[in-house]
Amino acid sequence: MGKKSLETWCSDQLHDVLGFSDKSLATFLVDVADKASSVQEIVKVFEEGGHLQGKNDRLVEEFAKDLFRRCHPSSSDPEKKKKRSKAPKRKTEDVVEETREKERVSAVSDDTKETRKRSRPEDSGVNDGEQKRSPEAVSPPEKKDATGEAAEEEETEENMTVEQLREKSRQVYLKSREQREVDLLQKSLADEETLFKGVKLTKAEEKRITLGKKILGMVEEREGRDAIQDGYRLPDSYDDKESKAKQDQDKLSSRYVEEKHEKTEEQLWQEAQTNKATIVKKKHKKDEQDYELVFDDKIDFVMQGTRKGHDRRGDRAKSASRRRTSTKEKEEAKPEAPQSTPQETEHQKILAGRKRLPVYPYREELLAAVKDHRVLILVGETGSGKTTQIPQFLHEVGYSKLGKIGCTQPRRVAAMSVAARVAQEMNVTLGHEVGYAIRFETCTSPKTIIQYMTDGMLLREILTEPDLSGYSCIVIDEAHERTLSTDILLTLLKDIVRYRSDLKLIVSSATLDAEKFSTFFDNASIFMIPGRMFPVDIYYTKAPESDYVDASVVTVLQIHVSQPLDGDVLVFLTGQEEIEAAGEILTMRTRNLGSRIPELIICPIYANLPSEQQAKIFEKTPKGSRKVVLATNIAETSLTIDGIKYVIDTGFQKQKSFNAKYGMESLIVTPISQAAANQRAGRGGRTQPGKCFRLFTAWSFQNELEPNTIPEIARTNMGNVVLLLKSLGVNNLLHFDFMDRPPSDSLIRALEQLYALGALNDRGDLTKLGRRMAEFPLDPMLSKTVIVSEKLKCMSEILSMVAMLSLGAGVFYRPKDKALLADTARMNFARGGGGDHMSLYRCYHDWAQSNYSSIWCMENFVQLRTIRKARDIREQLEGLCERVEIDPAVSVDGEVEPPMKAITAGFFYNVARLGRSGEYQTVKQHKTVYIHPSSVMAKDEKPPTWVVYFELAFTTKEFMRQVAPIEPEWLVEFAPHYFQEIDVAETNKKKKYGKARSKR
DNA sequence: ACCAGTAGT
Repeated sequence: MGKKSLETWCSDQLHDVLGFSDKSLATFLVDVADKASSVQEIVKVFEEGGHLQGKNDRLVEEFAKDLFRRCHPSSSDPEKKKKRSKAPKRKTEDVVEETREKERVSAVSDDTKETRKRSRPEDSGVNDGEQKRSPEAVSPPEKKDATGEAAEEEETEENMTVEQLREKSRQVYLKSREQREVDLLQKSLADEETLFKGVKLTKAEEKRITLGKKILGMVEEREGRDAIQDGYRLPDSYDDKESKAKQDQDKLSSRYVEEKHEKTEEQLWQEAQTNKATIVKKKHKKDEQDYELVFDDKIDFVMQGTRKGHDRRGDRAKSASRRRTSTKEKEEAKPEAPQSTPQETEHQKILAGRKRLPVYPYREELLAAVKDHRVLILVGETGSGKTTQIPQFLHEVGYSKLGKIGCTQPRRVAAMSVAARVAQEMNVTLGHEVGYAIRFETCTSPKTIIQYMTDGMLLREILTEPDLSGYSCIVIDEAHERTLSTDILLTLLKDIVRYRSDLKLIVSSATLDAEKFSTFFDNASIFMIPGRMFPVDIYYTKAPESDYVDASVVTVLQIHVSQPLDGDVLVFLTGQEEIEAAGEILTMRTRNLGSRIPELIICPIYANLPSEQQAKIFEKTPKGSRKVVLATNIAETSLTIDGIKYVIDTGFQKQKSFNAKYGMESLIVTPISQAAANQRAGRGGRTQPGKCFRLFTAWSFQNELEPNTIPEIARTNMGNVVLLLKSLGVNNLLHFDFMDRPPSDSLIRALEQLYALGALNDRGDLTKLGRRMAEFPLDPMLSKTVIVSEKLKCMSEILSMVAMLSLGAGVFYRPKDKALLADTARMNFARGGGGDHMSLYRCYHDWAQSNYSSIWCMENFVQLRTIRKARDIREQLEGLCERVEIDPAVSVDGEVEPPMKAITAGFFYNVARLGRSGEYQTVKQHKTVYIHPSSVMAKDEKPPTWVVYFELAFTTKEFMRQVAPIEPEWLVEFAPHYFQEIDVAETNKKKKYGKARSKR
C-alpha cells in the first residue's frame, strides 16, 4: 500500500475512532507507526497527543494494531519520513507548556475528552469539539509545514524517541486547533465588517468586535515573535529602522513581562469561554461573544442510554399521525414490497403492505385473547399498525355482525386519516362500510361497520345511547394520552362492559401505562405488540442550562456544523414567543457564519401559525441544506414531520392549570414528564436512527421530572364534564370511579356552579333546565346564556357571541408592525357599547355581512381560520337549537341590552365590582382582579361599576378576559337566588359612603 | 401597560 492511500485509510479510520478526521494528523500517525516497534507505542503517542482520551480502548487498540500491521510489512522510504520530523526542542517545550496551561482553562478540549469518556465509542456525537470547530474549509496549517521544514535540517527521525514523538503529536494537534480558532475569528470579524458595514453598532457589538480584534492582534504578535525564535535569532546588533522588526525586537527584550500579560489575557478570554456554558447570566455573555458561538458557546452533552428501536426495517407511523402518515405508509410500502409485477393492482399492493405490519403475525393470538376477555389492554408501540389493523381483524372474524366496531382517537385529523386508510385497505368507499365521526363532519352511513371517531364524539354518543348498543367492540386508542374525554370514557365503559357481556373493549396504550390501565380494569390482560422504531441515542447536558432558548440555539448550531447533513433538527420550545426569539437568534448567527456552514432552513410551527406557513415544515429539505423545525408540543403528538433525525428537548412545555377556588386558569411553563421526554425523543427515530439532546441533566431527568404528565382531568375546569355526567345519571360524583381523581375542589366548584345556574336542584339532581343545557357542547355558563336568550329574543346575537367566545382568543390578529391599525380596527367593533362581548358579536356579524369574506378579515385584522371555526360552531348550535325547538334566527338587530342580559343570566357567577382604587373585586370571592389590557374596556376613562367577565386568567396579574359592563338590576332580575336588591343597593351605598367614612 | 401550550364536543 502506498503512503498516500495509507494516509487516506488512516484518515478514514480516525473519523470512526475519534469522530473527526484530520489529514495532517493522519500523515503524522502513519509516520509514527512507521517508526514504532510495537502497537503499544502507537497507542501511547496517540493518547499523549491528547487525541484519544476517553475513547474506547478496544477500538483504539484495534486501530493501532491495524495501522501497525499496514505500516510494517512494507517499510516505507526514508525520504518521505523526513518531512515529518520534530521541531526544535525549545519551541516544543514552549508550545507544550503553553498549551498545557491552555488546556487547564479551556472548556473545549478538556470537556470534550470528559464527554468522550462517557460516550459510546462508535458515537460521533455533537460533543466532538474538533469536528465542530473544523469545517473542512478552515484548516490550512501552513505554520506546521514551515516548522517541519525548519526542523528537517536539525534532526533525523532515527534519533527521535517515542517521548519526543508524543510531544510532537501534541504540538501538531494543539497547533492546528489553535490555527482553526484564529481562522474562524478572523473570518468572523471580516464578516462583521462586510455584512454590517455602515450599520450602527450597539455597545455590546462594538465591545465584541474590539475584543476579537485585540485577540487577533495578540496572536499575530506572538506568531511574529515565534517565527523569529524558530527560524533564526536576530543578532543583537541588528538595528533596523523598519518598525515591524523593531517592534519584534522590543518584544523579545521584554518577553517575560509581555508573556505574562498575554497569558493573563488569554486566560481571561478562555475562562470567559469556559464559564459561558454554565454561567447564570448567560444572556449578557452571549451578547459579548456572539462571534465565537460555534466553537465557544458550547454545551457539553453526555450520552446516556438509547431509546430502543424495534424492527429496523422501517418505521410504521404512529397511529395518531394523520393523513401524511397514511400517504407515507403507502410510499413506504412500495420499496419494501417483493418486486411487484405491473399487473398487480394498487389494492393488492396495499394488502401485501398489511401483511408486513408488526401486528400481522399476532392476528390469531390477539383474536383469541379478545374472545377470552371482555377487556384487553393492548400495548402497541408506535408503528405497529394497530390502529388500522385491529378493527379490521375484528371485522374479519365477524364481530361486525353483532354491531359496529368503534375506534376512538384523541384528534380529529387522526380519525379522518386512519378511516381513509382503512377504507382503502378494505377497498370500500370512505363513509360506507368504513367511516368517521368528528364534530362538524360526520362521514358515516347505516352500512358503516368500522367507525373511527374522536373520543369526545363517543362521549357525546353515550349521551344518546347510554349502553352503546349499536357497538360490538370499542377500541380506545392512544389511551395513554389521557385526554379528558378518554378518562371519562374509560370509567363509563368499565361500567357498560359490566352489564353488556357481549361488548368487547380494547384499550390501547403505550408501554409505561399498561399496568395502570390493567389495574383499573380489574387486572385485565395485557397484550404486547412490538412497533417499528429506530433507536434514538439520548444525550444529556453535563450541567443544567439556565437559558434553554439560547442553549437550544447553540445546540442547533453544534449539530448543524458537526453532524452530517443527513437529517433535520426538531427543537421543542414552549410557545410562539420563544419560537420567534430562537428563530431570530438562529438567523442572526447563521448569517454571521456566512457561507462557511451549509444553509439552515428555519421553520417555526405552532397551532396559531397561519396554515400557509405551517405547510413549510413539510417541504422537502433541499440538498446541501438542513431544516430546523422550531415547534411547540404540537410536534409531540399532533403532527409528524419526516426526515427528523435530531431532537433538541428543552424539557419544558406550557401547561394549563386550573384554580378551582377562584375559577381561574393559568398557563405556566412547566417541566415535562419523563414520559413526554421519551415521546419527544421518539420523534427523532421515525425514519432513521436518531439522536436526542436533552437540555437538562440525566440527574434531573431521574429525580426532578415526574414519571407521567398530570392527566388533563386534574387540571381543567370540570363544569362541562360534570353536567354531562349528571345527565348520564351519575349521582355521586365524589365516588365516581375516576382513573385519576380530579381535585375535589374542582368537582365541588362545578357542582356549585351548576346548582347556581339552576341546572341542579338542591338534592343535586338534574333539572329540566340542566337537561336542556347538557344538549349543548358548551360550558354550562354559555349553555345557560343560550337558553335564556330564547326568552330575550336575541338568539341570533347570542349564538354569534357564544361561538366567538368559545374560541377563546386568537380571533384578532395583531402584528407588531401594524399594531395601531389592528387596534383601531378592533375598537371599531366596540362602538355602540357592550364591551368585549358585543364587540365579538359585531365582528362576527360584520364578517357574515361581508359574505364571509377573507378580504374583510384581512382588512379588519381577523384570523380567517379562527373565525371560520366560529362559523362552524355557530352552525352546529343552530342545528341543536332547532332540535330543542328554539328558533335560532330571532334577533334584536344588534341592540345591546337583551344580549347582555342573557350574558348576565349565564355569567352572574363571574361578576366584579369596581373598588375604591380603580381595581375590581369579584363578587363571590372578593378577589382583586383587573381588566385585561387586550380588552376594549381597558382604556375606558370611566370604568363601569359592575362588569361581567368571561374568564379569569392569571398571567402577570389576575386578569379578566372578555369584559362587559352590566347593570346591577339585571343581577337581581336573572339571578334572584344569588343577588337580592338589597345586596346590590347596599354594596353601592357601602362603596359610596364607605369611601367617605374611611377617609375621616 | 399585556403576551395565548395542545386537543375536543
